[in-house]
Amino acid sequence: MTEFLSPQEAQQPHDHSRCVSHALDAAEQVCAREGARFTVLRKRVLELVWQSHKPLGAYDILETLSRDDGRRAAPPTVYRALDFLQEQGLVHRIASLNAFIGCASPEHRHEGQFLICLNCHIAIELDASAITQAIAGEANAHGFTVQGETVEISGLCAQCQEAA
Amino acid sequence: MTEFLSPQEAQQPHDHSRCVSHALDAAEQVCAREGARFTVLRKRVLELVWQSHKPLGAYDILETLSRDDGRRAAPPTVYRALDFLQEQGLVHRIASLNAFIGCASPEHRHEGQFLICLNCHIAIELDASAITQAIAGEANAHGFTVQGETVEISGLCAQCQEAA
DNA sequence: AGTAAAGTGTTATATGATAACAGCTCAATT
DNA sequence: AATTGAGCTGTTATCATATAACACTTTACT
Repeated sequence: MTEFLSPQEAQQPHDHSRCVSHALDAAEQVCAREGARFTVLRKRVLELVWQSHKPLGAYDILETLSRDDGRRAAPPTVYRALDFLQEQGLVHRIASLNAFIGCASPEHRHEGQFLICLNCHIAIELDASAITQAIAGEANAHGFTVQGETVEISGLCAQCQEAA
Repeated sequence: MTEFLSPQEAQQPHDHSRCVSHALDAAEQVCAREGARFTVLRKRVLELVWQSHKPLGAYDILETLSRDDGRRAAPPTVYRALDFLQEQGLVHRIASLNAFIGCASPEHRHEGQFLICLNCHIAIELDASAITQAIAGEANAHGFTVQGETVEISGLCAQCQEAA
């Protein structure tokens, strides 16, 4: 079975069709395990989210569905699919961009942390325990119980720094 | 001169008028230092943002300006004031809530980290070097140059846990 | 086949943010 | 004190993101 690329690899040029097919395969498995219905629409939306390593807006997805698929789609159609995919841990929402990106490791539930390049707009997903631990420590010091974390770091990726 | 309250203190019942007046005083100083104009509108918007320790939406501010102040205000009026206040480091925007909150330490420039209570909606501002360091470490490991960070932790604050 | 639950289509609307231009205010200069 | 120009605010229109409510369809299960 193919593997998801590491953050380093995902930044380099690569055969992205493998990312997509692996993501869809992994999604099939997750949904099967959860007894969730991975419908044609949901699969297509996930495929579109995975069309690159850049976060994609809901209305971008909507436009593609209407234009390329000839599917009549209004916003709720897309948002419902995205809600489902988020519930299954297959996509993450990037709050600072109002956009969505495929999860790089859907087999275990987590909230990603993201490095977002201001130049090329790639979003590199991390799941760094060092960050989670630091947050947990601070939260604990304030008697705060963590339920969810939004960690979105903007800056320049390695590729774009070299180019500049 | 009064001081801003610590996160712990801000969560307790307190004389909030002191928070407001201190925030306005501090803002005067920051603007004076920067040679920026702290106009009536900007001051009033900052005061409204500081009306509690909960993030406030732009349209909430707008409504108050129109209703209580009898000031004719459209969205750009509020957003421009908020933009200015953010530039001066006097308010932070909470991306996950589309809302704004007064900065607890405007004397030095920073992006806050926030603990946001899902129950009472208070937002506790941190500036924890442990978190910043952890993020810097991970970013560095990926050759990523950090320019901005969004760290918003949702959960239950100490008060609300006790209550439950 | 019948039924209930889940999924999708459809219309309308809520919510958050910005573009573009007009008019006003105030501080610095003359 | 009058002038002037940059910066601030008002105003209208519009864009962008997201959800509510209800109808219809598909699916899984009996």
